[in-house]
Amino acid sequence: MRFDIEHQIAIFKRGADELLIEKELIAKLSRGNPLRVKEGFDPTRPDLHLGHTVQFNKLRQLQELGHHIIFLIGDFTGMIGDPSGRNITRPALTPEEVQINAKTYTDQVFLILDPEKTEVAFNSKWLAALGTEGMIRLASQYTVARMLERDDFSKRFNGNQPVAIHEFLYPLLQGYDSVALKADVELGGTDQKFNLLVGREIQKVYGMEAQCVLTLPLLEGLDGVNKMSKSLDNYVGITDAPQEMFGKIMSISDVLMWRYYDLLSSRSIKEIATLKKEVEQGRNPRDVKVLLAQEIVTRFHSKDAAEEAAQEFDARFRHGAMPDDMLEITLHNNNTGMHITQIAKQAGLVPSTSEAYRLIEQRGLKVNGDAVTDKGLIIAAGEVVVVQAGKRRFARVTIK
RNA sequence: GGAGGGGUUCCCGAGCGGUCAAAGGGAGCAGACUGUAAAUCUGCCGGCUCAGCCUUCGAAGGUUCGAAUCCUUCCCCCUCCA
Repeated sequence: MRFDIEHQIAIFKRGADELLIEKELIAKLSRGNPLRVKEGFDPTRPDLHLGHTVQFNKLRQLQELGHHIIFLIGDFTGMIGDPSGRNITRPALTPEEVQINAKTYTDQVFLILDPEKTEVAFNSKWLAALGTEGMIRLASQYTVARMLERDDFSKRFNGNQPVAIHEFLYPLLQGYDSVALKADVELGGTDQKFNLLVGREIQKVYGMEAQCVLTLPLLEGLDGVNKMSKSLDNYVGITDAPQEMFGKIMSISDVLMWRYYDLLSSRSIKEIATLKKEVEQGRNPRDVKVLLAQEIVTRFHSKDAAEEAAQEFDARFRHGAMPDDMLEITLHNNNTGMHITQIAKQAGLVPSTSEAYRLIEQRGLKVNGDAVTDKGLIIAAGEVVVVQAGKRRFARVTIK
């Protein structure tokens, strides 16, 4: 191995929630062989955001240490559905959907992981072969009492909420994956802790050394409070346009920025510490945030796109310029001219004309850069105007 | 099966015959301040042909000059007892 153990442990623990059990990990590392690091993903959600990439990022870091990364697609378990949370009725996926989602996953994940050094596995390979007999054997190795240690289960059970039998099977199967893959380490979100620990027990039952467990926190969204999720609209999608991605990252708070650095950046711990120090000594945090935004945009798009996004951002927000490309739209009104509130609504800048009136009252609606003060303003037919609602929404409108 | 509590504008949550487009908080939006930050302050926060009008308080009817508020029926949630 190229790296000393202390250094490796530091990398493992960077930004992580828990490492169980550190002593065991040291023992595994000290043997000098690359470790088999496994993480499973349900192929249920093809639209990924930055929150998901926290996991990938950690895998990448471990990959760089020379460990063997196994990216496990839970195609078999995906068809059952993980009971996590109250999502009991997660819809079952068809094999075709699983294939499509898995492809999306690997496409995205290989923007971060080295495809040459990553093993992609599907758990249907061994789980389908397990059969009823194997399943029952596996189930006989674990007790209901131990299952009920899971907070989610015990809460529901005590609260007289249903717990379906198959929900007990999920952790067992996930544990069996670790047996099949001979995992030394398994990664997961903090919400996966129970399942990961079951994996340790199952491995012991099958006469193997228990895997170490590394849990990573769920990334906070742009608001800095709730976890990043699409439904809360506080996310950065990894397919977001460069400009949008850049802007979103710039909008996070300074405090949150360091969190993102820890969990998302591929910069070394040392580099980040240096940046932190520089900010403490007076460097503008804004500039450090730009570096982060550029790194992320580069990762999912390209260096050029990141440069461009940064410049555009500067021009637009620091110097108040209009964006280069904005929505172009032509509105027809029989050559009679058009009311500004109608224009704003039909151009999609505001959801209702009432909102447009409000914006006018608040000096938030601009035509060609000047705030509209006249509620009755009419734009004559034939004119081309740039209409702006608030700071971010623009449209170049032609009236006909 | 029995007893009780409740469904209000994006969310939580007041209102309990007129002064209610409906308190307060959260979220969101705009403006100021800035580093498009964050925090803070101010304003807005149903729709429209916008100084006026129209549609909302689980649903449908009814009482009343007037109902989110009272009555009837229905639908849906929750708690306790069996």
